[in-house]
Parts: sequence; structure tokens; C-alpha cells
Amino acid sequence: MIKNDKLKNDINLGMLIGQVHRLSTKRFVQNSHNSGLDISMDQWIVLGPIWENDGVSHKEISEYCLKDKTSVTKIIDTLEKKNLVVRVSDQLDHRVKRVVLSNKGKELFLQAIPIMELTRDQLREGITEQDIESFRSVLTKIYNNLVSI
Amino acid sequence: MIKNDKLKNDINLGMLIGQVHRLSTKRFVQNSHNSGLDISMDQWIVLGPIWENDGVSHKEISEYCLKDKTSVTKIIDTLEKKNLVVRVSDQLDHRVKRVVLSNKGKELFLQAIPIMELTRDQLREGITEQDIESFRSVLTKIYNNLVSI
DNA sequence: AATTATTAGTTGAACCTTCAACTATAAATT
DNA sequence: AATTTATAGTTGAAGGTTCAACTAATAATT
Repeated sequence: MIKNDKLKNDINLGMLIGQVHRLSTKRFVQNSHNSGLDISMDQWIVLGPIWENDGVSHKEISEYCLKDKTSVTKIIDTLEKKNLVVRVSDQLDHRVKRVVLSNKGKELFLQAIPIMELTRDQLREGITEQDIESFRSVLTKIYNNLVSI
Repeated sequence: MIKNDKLKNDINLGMLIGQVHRLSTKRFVQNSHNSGLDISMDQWIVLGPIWENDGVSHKEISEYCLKDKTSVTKIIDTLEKKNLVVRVSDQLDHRVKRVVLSNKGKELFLQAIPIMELTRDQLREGITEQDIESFRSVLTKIYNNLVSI
């Protein structure tokens, strides 16, 4: 079926990264659902820096999560709709919105930690720590190739 | 800012995969745009097996591209809207839709090949072939951990 | 001080992904 | 042959991403 092996391999590496990304977020959501939690992978990712640093700004969340500011705005919209966080305007710089966890948000985050750990363990099953580190190293190089320019 | 290093690293590996995925699709689209082409990464990925095997079915595209059948349906919707492909019902099995490239689709695919190669080279700059292969190997292991079950 | 440029965040449109429910057809079972 | 089950693809809703254009507020320049 495939005319050009070089083409095939290149497509496959890109497709593989995409598929691993999709499947891992899917697995996290499935694991959450199995535990009765209603949280998406991206919601979890955005809750992280808010949990670590209550009152963090959109911009800081954006940098930490490696997400576009538009995505952050919309994920926080849904988090606010679900009453997990609250936006508060900064008193000094009125452009800045600070995001604070509600009690419901804190509770959900704590419950989601073991789900994240389970998902991580499922992903890494049968892979040595050394392999993970060299994987992370190459991934970081690719990332740096992409952010520059 | 970070309370728990274990947590931080795990978040980061997932976030890194997501960000590399997003940035590489973004880079492909930018490169295409700079060459005057109007094609997304996912449209390119779906065009691949149609180019290789004219008249391939949705199901085959889905398996080849590692994409959900719903995604394939919608990407082919936009490809058809752009007059790049045509759906044809299978004469024997009326459930099956076969997808055929138009001349415009063939032309676009040919023009996009060097864009894909450029994007691949930008991604891999400064990374040895050996590193890419070990990266692919770990990625495949993670993929296999995720598809089972 | 007034103008200009920069920064933080939002909005709407187009696209992609997933889910659940659906249609239509083919295959298997009784 | 009639019923049941499985398969191929579609639809609509909800979430996430990107882009371009926008508002509002701060910082820099003149």
C-alpha cells in the first residue's frame, strides 16, 4: 500500500505523537470517570498551577501549562462554570485576572491526584526510568526546536 | 512555586507531549501558509492513505491514521467541501464509502510533500537518527500500553 | 501631560476530538 | 426466511485549539 517508506515513517512519527497524546488524555478521563470524577485532562493541567499557587494569573498559567492564552481563557470559563475556581481582578494592575480555587475545586484536585498517578503508571508500564528520561530528553530537544523562531 | 517535584515532573511530561503535538501541527500549517498552501496537519494526515491507495475506505483511513471514525468523517467533510476528495459508495457493500482524490487534491498533496519534509527537518534539527529511533521506540511502547484494554 | 506602544485577557469563527445515539446495510443465528 | 447481531458511517453536543480582531489598562515616548 505504501509507495514511499521515507514518507511513511515520517507520517508515522507525527501520527504516533498525536495518537499518544489523544490516548493518554482519553485514558485519564476514563480513569477519572471510573472513580466518579468529572474532570478533563486539560482542566487537570490548568488546575495544577492554581493549586500550587492560589491567585496565579492567566499569563502565568499559560506559561506554566504551555498553553495559548485563548485556551486558558476558555478552560477557566468551564472551570468557573463548574464552580471549581473564581476569577478575581488584580487590585494594582486591572488588566490582570487572578484565579482562585473554590473548596469544591480543592476537593476535586485532591481526588484527582491518585487518578493522575494511576494514569502515569499505566503509560509507563514496562518502561525503565532510564528510557523515560532519554525520551523526555529528545522530546525537550524537539520542543526547543519548535519554540524558537 | 512547586510543592511536589514528583507531581511536577509527571505533569510536565504529559504537558510536553501535548505541547510538542500542538507546536508541530502549528509549524506545519505555518510552513504551508508561507508557501501559499491551505492545508491543516490533520487534512494532510488523512490525504496520505488516499494518495497511497485511491478509493480507500473510511475504516481503512481510520486505522492507518490512528484516528477515530468520527474525526475521519469530519475531516473528509472538510476535504470534500474544499473539493480535494470525493466520496463514492462501494458497489458490493453499501455501508462502505470509498474516498477518491480529485485533481486539485492530487496537486495539493504533491505541493505539500516538501512542506512536510521541511517541517520534519525543523523538528529534528540537532537530533541524531539514533536518538529519533530510541524516541520512536519508547513512544511505541507507550502507545502499546494505551491501546491495550 | 498627551500620544503611542505594549500587555492581559476576551470574543467569534473554523477546525479537530470524543461521546452517545442514530441510520443503513450485511452477516450470523435460530 | 425471520430475527438478531455486528459493522460502516453520520449527526449533534460539549470541550479544546488557533487565528484575527477586539477592549481595557499600563508603560514608554515625545
